[in-house]
Amino acid sequence: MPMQMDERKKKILRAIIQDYIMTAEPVGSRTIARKSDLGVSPATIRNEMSDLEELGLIEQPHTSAGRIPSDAGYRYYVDALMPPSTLSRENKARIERETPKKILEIENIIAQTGKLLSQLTNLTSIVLSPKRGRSHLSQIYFLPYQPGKAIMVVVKENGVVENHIIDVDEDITIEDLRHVADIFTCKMKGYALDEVKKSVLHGIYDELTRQKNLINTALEMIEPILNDDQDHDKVYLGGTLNMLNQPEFKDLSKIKNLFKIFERDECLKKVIEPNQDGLRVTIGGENNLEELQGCSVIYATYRENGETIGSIGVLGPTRMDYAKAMALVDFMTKKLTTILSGPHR
Amino acid sequence: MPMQMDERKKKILRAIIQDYIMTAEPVGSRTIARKSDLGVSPATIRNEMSDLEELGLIEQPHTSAGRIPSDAGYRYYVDALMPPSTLSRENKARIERETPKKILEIENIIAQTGKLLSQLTNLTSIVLSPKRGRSHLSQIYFLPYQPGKAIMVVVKENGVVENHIIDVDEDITIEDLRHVADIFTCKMKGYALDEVKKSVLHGIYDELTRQKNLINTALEMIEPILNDDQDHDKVYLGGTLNMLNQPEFKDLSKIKNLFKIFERDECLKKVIEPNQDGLRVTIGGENNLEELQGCSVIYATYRENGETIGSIGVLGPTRMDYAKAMALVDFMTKKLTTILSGPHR
DNA sequence: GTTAGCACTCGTCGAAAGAGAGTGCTAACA
DNA sequence: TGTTAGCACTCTCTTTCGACGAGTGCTAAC
Repeated sequence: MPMQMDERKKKILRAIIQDYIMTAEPVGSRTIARKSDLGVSPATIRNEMSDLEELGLIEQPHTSAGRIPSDAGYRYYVDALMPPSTLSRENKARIERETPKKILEIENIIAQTGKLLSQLTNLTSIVLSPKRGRSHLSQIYFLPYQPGKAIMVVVKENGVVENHIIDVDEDITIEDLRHVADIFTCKMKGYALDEVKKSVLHGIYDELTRQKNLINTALEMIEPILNDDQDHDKVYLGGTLNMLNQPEFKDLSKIKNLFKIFERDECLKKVIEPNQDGLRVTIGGENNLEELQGCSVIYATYRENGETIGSIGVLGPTRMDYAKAMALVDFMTKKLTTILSGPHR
Repeated sequence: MPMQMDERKKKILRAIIQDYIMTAEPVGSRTIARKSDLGVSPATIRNEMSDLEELGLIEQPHTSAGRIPSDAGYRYYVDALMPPSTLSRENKARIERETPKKILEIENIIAQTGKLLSQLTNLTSIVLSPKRGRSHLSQIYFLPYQPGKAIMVVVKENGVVENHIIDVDEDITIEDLRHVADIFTCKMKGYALDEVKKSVLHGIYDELTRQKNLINTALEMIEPILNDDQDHDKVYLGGTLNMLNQPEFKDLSKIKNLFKIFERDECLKKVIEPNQDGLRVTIGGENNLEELQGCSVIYATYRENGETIGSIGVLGPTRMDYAKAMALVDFMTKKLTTILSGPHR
């Protein structure tokens, strides 16, 4: 018959994990017998531990060491055993205090949030900046720049202002530019950049047929705002140094591997990919990156006006304080959503 | 009588340093006797080495090890012994190939240059971005944004375009804004931001006395471009991971110290402070940062239209290939100066 | 001034030994 | 049947010790 997780096993597993999270040392039966409030002897604990090991929830680094949680053990802990954690008063206060209130550049808000998160968790924070393509257009202006070039100023509904320098015909007049800008604004207002596809462009095309000589130029003009992947889905890292203090990374080669990942934006993106809403936890081998064995990631998506536009999370050793980290990521996500959807944006 | 550096001593010191740069191992008299073309025995070399040690140019990690260069030794090497190095053909070609030709955001050029430099040297690159205050104004525009707010677009003579969102009176008209912009442009054109001080502001003030109600607002408006220290003297780092491969940093605590410095922009700034033109080399203890003992910095300033606006350099262990690094930094600096002062900027 | 020879120093490597922590098993107990 | 005490066993970690090797400094001879 299959072994079952009774109440005592749960208690023991919880005790093992919590102790290991604190100490990073394999934990033995003595320790559990002493610290837990079950009134049983180490021998009994040993029997239970043997069962837990058979269930794949804990493992032994070597024969004569204590037990450490396996990935499956952490998973069980997170799903079923973990005490619900609320943010400490200080943390909450600190977040309130350090959250940017002013209308700042969106990039700044993102970067600052990541930094704060890494400081509060003592882990590495990863933030995926808002998908540029999902932001909605509000207004387009052109300004003269140099002969044959103009500045295109794009204002989005979330308040972001972007410049692009574009090529134009030398003989184009300011009036022409204004006219084109008006048509663009009129046709594209309210659309997300991603949505400005054929239908919209077609409308612009129609509108412009009167000034035939403008057409070619005009369509070239909006190109940069449509596929400017320059700051597309930027990834921000915070507190990478925190990992150096984790005992699991006392080995130099591990550090190297980890930091190599930190330099590969595309890997990081995959790790906190915002393809599903809500708070998500990836434990150890659950993420497929070889180099991130031994690491867990906690992340969630944030929204702006109801639409998911990015994600934010922390990365740390599998032996991390899941309860605290989850509470923090959750709170920060909500905070970010509030700020981004705030009154002035 | 004071000891003198004769030709043979120089040859030996050069050999020691070059060998140590390659191997990172203390170098003994045997090695030098074998590799150098002086036809003398190890014993003779030993005598000379003893002298060099007395001169403070080399030292022994412990009694029975070979010698390693001291900071003073490196200094002597750089000043007097080092063979002049020219860039390898591949490096030159690579720089030409990967140097941004297009008119890019200035930030991008800077960042890319740093990255390239770190890759070519296998060291960490540090780039101090252009002093914002030194760039000259070309044109100012205002665009409507939200009630009570406007976008100020600032075009500089180096081609940089900046946005600022500013507060304005609710009842100000587009015409008013245009008028103010014209006055700003007219009065400030050609001045560096730093220079826009009282005299210029006074002129603007005079010009605006006709529309008294605009004065207060107007002066508030230009404030953000005058002291916006947001991206003031940004520091870019490249190839920080290269340091992990240097044998002198196989010790975790050293890595920690070094990386802590990397996170302190103000320290890095001090290290490559552009207070003197030309190629500069700081060896080991010559920089006063405790944490950078054992590191050398090679840096130079770059200019835009004749004016020094920033600096770029590499940081590595004192045991670095000075000749190569110096040639590269020198070349990159000149390249950067050329790009920034190029035709379209 | 240069060189060979030699004793000496010091760090590194590997084996051996001891300590400590923890387990698994067995047998007794409630 | 579940729990416990006792005990042998295993494995790691640390320390110790000796051998080894690289390199020096000194001395005496060339």
